Amino acid sequence: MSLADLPKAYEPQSAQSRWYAFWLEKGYFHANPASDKPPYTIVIPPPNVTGALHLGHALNNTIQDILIRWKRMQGFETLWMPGTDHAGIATQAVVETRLRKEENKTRHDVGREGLVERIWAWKDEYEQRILSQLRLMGCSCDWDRTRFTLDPICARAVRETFFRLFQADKIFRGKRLVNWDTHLRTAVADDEIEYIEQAGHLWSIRYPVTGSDESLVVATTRPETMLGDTAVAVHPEDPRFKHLIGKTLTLPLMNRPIPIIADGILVDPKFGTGCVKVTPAHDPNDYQTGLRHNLPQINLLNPDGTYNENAGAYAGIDRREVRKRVVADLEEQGLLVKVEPYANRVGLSDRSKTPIEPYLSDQWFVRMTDGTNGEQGLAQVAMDAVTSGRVQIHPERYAKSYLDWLGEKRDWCISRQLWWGHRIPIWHCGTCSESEISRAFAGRDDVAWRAAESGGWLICSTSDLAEDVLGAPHVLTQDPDVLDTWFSSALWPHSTLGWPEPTAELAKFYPTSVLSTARDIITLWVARMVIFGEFNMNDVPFKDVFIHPVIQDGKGQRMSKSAGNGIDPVDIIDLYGADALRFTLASAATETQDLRMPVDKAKLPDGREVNTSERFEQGRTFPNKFWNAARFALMNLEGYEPGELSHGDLTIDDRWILSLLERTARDLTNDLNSFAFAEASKRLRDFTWNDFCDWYVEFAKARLRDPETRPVAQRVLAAVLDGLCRLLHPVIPFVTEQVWQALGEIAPQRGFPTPETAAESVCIAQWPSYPADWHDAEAESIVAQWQEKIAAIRNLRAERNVPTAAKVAPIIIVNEALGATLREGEAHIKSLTNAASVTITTSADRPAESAVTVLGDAEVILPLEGLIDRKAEEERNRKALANVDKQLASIDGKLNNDQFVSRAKPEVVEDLRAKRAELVSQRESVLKLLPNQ
RNA sequence: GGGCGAUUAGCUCAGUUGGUUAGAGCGCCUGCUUUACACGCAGGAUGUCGGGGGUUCGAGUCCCUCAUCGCCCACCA
Repeated sequence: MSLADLPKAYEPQSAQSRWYAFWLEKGYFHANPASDKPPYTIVIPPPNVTGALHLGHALNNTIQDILIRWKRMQGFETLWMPGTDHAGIATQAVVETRLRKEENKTRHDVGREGLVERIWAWKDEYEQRILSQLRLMGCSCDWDRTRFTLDPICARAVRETFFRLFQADKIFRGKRLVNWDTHLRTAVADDEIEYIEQAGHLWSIRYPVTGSDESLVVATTRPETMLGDTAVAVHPEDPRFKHLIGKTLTLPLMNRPIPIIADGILVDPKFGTGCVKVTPAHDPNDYQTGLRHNLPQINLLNPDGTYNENAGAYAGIDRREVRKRVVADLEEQGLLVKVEPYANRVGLSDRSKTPIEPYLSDQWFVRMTDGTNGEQGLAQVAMDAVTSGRVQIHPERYAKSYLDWLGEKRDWCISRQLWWGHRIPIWHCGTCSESEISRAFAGRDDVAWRAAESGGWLICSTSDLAEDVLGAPHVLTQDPDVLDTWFSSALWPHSTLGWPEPTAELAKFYPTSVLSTARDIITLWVARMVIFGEFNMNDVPFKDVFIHPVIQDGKGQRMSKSAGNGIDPVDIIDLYGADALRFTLASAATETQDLRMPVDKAKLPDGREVNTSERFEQGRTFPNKFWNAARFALMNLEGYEPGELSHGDLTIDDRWILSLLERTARDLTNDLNSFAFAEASKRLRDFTWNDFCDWYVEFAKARLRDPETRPVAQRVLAAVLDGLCRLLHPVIPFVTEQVWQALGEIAPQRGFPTPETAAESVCIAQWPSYPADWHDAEAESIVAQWQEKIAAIRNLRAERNVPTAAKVAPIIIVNEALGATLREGEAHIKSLTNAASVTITTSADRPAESAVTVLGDAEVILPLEGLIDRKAEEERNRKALANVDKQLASIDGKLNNDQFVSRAKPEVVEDLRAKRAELVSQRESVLKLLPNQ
């Protein structure tokens, strides 16, 4: 590329496609398990194939790519494992919804195989879309290893894990009150329920005490469930009912005797009537109460939401209709005491928006509790991983939610009544005997069995079993349920590496290094990965967990497609470029738990109106600034000759920028080590923009024009630009590669003090760690002096409205030592203030018409004949005096306070005294500027 | 109800172990086609650090309390 062709503004789109293709072609993202380099691994949190990636994904993947690119440059053998999640219920639900909308069919119309086929087609489409979005963002994943939680490699791991859990007696089948979606006919997880306030009623119903005139009144929001009542509970200490405990009631409508029980946990005597109906099969609290009192559980519900034969006369009727009839019948019998309006919260299924019914059904569980013989349960092992520090969660506060949740040690319900997912590898045989089974599977270690509570045998296998494998007349039927999506996700860190095969990948890359994710799945996912990692691999799945903030809109609302406040990362890439997206997101990734992005509208080139945020502007301007600084450098590197440099060849400003470069590299490395992405971004911006562009480039201009000084200036410039490319690359990979390549053409050998041939891509360039002796306190303090004086002169020019083009002749009055320092930068002071001359002296007569600024250690005088407004000048000086006096008053207040002087740290007092002395001399100088003082 | 977090400039956010006059970006104001960049340069204004109380020589920072907002968990017969 010729330098003349470099566009003035950075053009992200062409750089993105060009360099991403280049990286892929070179295979930089490919992880080699045979490498000698130390491993660094990240597994991507597999996005759900339900849809395209949103801004939260963009944030998370930016973070991961920064880490991976940084570690790759540090010389690690990096593996970023990409992939997607089948997301059982969510994916099946979107496909079912589409089926209904487009073909007016339910899943039962197309059948299990038909539906699964359609979901695969959907998955293929969205997986491609997701993966291409990641590539657009610049993610350096090892694409050859792309996995899907339902692919054969993951399936193998799922089967093996289930089998091992089954053998270890960690899997059991049990009754469980689940959240039943009568529309989708499946159980849904607690977190898949959305609660809404609904205006409902509270019905009070009278239950007569058998063989007595007395009765109890219960209040309920769900009267229809009374058909399944198996007790009424009162508080054990409630004087109103104490005498009735142990007596029997006649359940209205069903005419069934039910006991009056005492239960202090369920009943709050101050609430309602103080009597609670107990329906163990249809209410979570009642279920627990039922277990405590050994009550029967009467299930009233069919899977489709109609009532079953246990509801007597109400069998076959939909639950909503049952409610109406039960209320009407009770009223007719005079047992309905009252009906009050009552605002209650109704749980709706996220997917179908129909009310959730608590429903007693058979489910599969993973046992989390400790074993009866004292061996540690799965939950405890996972807790220990964090409390021992083998897994570190950042920010640390999130460890609490992890530990609190696991501390409950609740068994994990892993079965889902869905068709999309890993089928539970259990076959049931109701007719055979154990001897027949052991004969059929003799010598096989991939089959295990156990008696089913309901009769027959449960056979678990890592491979599919044919239904006739036991021979006639026995028939094996596979459990119809599939596993909870999190079961396969929980295996992700080792299943993707090929477990249970003893692969080279597993040996090299497990445990992984960092997991970056959102806090809402710390329990659902992170905890379960630790559980399964420990169970299968006997080791933690990752060493560090980074919890990134949640992105909200400007009003603090979560972004969502339905709310219309979502920002599509691809739109941002179209508008500003991938580097802009990444830089903004990295700058926003602070330690807070939420981050806000006020949403605005913008027009794409194709005319579409999309959501954006002004915060992406800074992401756009920064790479562009860097691009232009690089253009400046490249234009001035013509004729570059590599060469050895020694400290003595350098000017003060060279030493200064190298000192700052060394510090920036060191601090940046610390930022990244501690996941401080916002600080890292700010540090990069400050160094690039404020130090390099605003000062160093300006300092270097004159020397680059002078043939005498040009070679050394070029070598330093090339070395600093080289360093900038490397340091910026993890955050803004595209523009840095573009610059790296251009720099490579003109200055392939570069560096200080000894030039080296640069790598063919900044992707694989070495991460800088400069020698500590680059640190140069002297140069830093000298340049700070220059900057202070230049700023003072510029300020005087601007304040006094000196025309931009007018040359000035400032006078700086300082002591001899400082004067020598300033004279070394005289040329810079001149050029950066547009001065014809600069006078640096220990004393001078102040011209009558001049503007003056009194600094701590100097007086800066700008002679301005004919331009001075004496009155305004006097006013400014009085203001300056007032300012000094205010500070002096504050300091004197402290120094005159004996308590302060005696108790404060001596160095604080010392500093204050020094400051006071400076202020006093400053005050004198200012006083001289005022008339007749 | 339990837990976590937030509240600092118009907006989005920094502010290390308490210590000189609290910072940045955006926005705003003034000037500028200064040979890398107007996605820019130079200069500037803007804060009862949510309220109240306490500890301390000294509090944006530590403690208590109240308020508002957000999130997680549990629960509402």
